Amino acid sequence: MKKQQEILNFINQKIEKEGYSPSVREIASAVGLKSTSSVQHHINNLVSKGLLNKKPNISRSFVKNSPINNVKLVPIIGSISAGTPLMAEENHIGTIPIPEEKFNKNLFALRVSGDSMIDAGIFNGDTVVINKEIEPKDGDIGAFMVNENEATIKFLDTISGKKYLIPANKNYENILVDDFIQPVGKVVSLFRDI
Amino acid sequence: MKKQQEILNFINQKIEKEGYSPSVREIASAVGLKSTSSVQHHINNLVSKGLLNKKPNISRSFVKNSPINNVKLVPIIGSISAGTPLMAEENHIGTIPIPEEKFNKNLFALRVSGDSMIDAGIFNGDTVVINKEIEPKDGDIGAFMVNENEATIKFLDTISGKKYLIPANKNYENILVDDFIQPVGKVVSLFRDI
DNA sequence: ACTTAAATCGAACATTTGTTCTAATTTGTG
DNA sequence: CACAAATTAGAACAAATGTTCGATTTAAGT
Repeated sequence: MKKQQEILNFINQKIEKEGYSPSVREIASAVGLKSTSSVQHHINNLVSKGLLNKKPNISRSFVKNSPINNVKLVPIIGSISAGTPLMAEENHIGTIPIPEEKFNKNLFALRVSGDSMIDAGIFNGDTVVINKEIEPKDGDIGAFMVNENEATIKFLDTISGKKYLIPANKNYENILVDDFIQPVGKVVSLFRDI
Repeated sequence: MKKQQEILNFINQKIEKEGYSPSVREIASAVGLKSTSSVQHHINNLVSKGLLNKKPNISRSFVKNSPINNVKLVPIIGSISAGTPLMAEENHIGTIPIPEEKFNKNLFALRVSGDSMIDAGIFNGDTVVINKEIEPKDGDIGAFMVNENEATIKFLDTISGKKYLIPANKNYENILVDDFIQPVGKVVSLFRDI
């Protein structure tokens, strides 16, 4: 039982350090077993226990089974420049990591400019993560294209039956949502360097 | 040249999706080459250009060479309970990812409770990252132990020659820094789920 | 001590795999 | 078109590798 743990540790460590799986013989010599079939025996047990993943007859196909390690990178969009679509390469100014459990393919991040959402704790220079799959509802903070080239972060709400983009700053006016304003997605996270 | 990019993409994609490298033959059939030596030729070029890493004579030993992929996990400290030291296991309530370039071993994260820093855009429930190596200076936001069991986030500043912990909320009073108040570190990042 | 099960070993086998070499083919260039 | 360079193919080889089988050793329980 201790050998199995030892083997599992070595595999994970090898993948972590070298970037690829060990072979059965490398495992054998690492954990002090003289026969590859001994290793095979433990591997079979680990796989049937669900502690290890591997493809049969494929070399070095162990897959790390770490509980908390998977992180996805979300692109940060800087400014939306004239003509280029929102997700164009030119606009990518960086990436931020997101835990995999929160990840979904329709996330991207936007660098905030301006102080129109300061009362909501969203400051100039902050980075907000936007889920394109979720259309902002009343009360949500969302990202909206206010014209072809400019995105903005605002509260969305209905006042007297009309939809408004509502800043969180007394110095700014509400914006009536017309056909030229398109929702991009809902703001789901915020990052700030202090 | 386009084939090389295609090969690189397939390798990265395979590692990303399956968790292990493809073989030369798998690459060949994936990118539409009928000979393994053609693949080998491109691999040699990619390696000599530094775009790809692999160990010679070791199967499936390609290493993803993504420019931005290294992420470190920082522990989130929930509450500091009586008696247990700050970094004790019991207090760890999660982890957040930090890009490696910002990482250093003296980082940890603290879940914010209370609204004393609301005017600084730090809200109840936010997670702040603290660098234990940096002692907060005047004007900085820092984490401080106000007694043996309780940590707080405040501005630090000097008023009439005396050090104060200064909340960012008119409803709270400044706290005179005495011998019982110890700085933990400087707040360097902020995370919020919205 | 005896029995049974588990772990290990040793060897062998069939594939898989990386690598090399030469020839054929395509591409680019003047 | 003609020529050189780059790309691809084809075949072959040696090494690496996963797997299997039976025998041996070790550990565990009665």
